[in-house]
Amino acid sequence: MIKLSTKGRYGTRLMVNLARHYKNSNEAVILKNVAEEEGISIRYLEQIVIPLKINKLVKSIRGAGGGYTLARKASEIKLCEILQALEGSCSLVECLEDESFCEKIKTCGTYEIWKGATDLLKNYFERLTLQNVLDISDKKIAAAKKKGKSK
Amino acid sequence: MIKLSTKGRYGTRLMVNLARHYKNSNEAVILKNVAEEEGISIRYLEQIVIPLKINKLVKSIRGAGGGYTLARKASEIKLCEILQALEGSCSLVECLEDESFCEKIKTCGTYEIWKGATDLLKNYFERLTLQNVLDISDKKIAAAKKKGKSK
DNA sequence: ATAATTCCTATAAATTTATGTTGAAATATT
DNA sequence: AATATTTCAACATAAATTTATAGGAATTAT
Ligand code: FES
Ligand code: FES
Repeated sequence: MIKLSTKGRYGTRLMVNLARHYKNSNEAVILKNVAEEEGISIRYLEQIVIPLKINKLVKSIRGAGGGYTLARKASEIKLCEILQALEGSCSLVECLEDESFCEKIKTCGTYEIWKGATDLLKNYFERLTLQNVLDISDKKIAAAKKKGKSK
Repeated sequence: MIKLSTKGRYGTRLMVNLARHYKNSNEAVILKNVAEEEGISIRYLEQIVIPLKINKLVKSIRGAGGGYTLARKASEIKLCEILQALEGSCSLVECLEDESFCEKIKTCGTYEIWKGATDLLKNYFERLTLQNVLDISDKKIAAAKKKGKSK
């Protein structure tokens, strides 16, 4: 129906991975590890992390022993912020952000429809934090392990 | 944040346009007119209308005097159907439709997040019909005309 | 026959997705 | 202090997909 870009998908998983290894903002995770753990090309991750850094969601530490780390605690990072950083605009269609984008905006019936859907999404992602995602992930990992043992 | 493709945007406007001119499924509208009214390239519209036809949302009448028309009344066409026809899949990420798409699905925390968002959207577009969109559009056109007169 | 229209196929342009190459900065080691 | 190593940073390029344009064949009404 409506597709989340790979930037959005990979970038969010990158953030969850950083969150999983986060202790304090001085202990960094190297991108190579993230790439291996998540099965994503490291070269591509390097590009994806840039907007996250620009938007102050991650911190980079250069040189040996360096890497990336969350800029704040996972519970203080909203999913909405991550997606906005990665996808730029925060709406289903351009005209919601830039009214001059569509010429027929004054009479276009779909405008209100896309706006309604965008508001639903914004509200949803506004309520979720990176910590929420990490919790879901941890629970799934635990369940997978348990199942593996009992077999 | 999450982008609706031009296929989805243009295709929905095409459907609204057909709905506006719909009287019965024998009186067809030619694509050239839709293209002019909506400000979309006719060549591109020709491609966009194909999936709508395949999914039995519009009927085509070939030859001179032909054109396109809704296959049913606007009130009987759900927005969800239109988007599904145009965008193919009906979910924010592939893995919701095809579990083999993501390898880490068993432990991925974002899966549930994207599923939640997809369900919100599906539900929203399931409740809306093409007639709803047409009504909004008609209301906006009337308001625009009134404003124009009173000036 | 002619004109109007959809239908089909090809191709071009733009954007997104992904990989490769080199360089710069910080750190660890000697 | 010098050197080597590790890591991010920047730029370039390739592949795939989406977006858009073009030409002409098939079909139908007049
Ligand atoms: S005004 Fe932008 S899609 Fe209608
Ligand atoms: S994004 Fe598909 S399983 Fe995580």
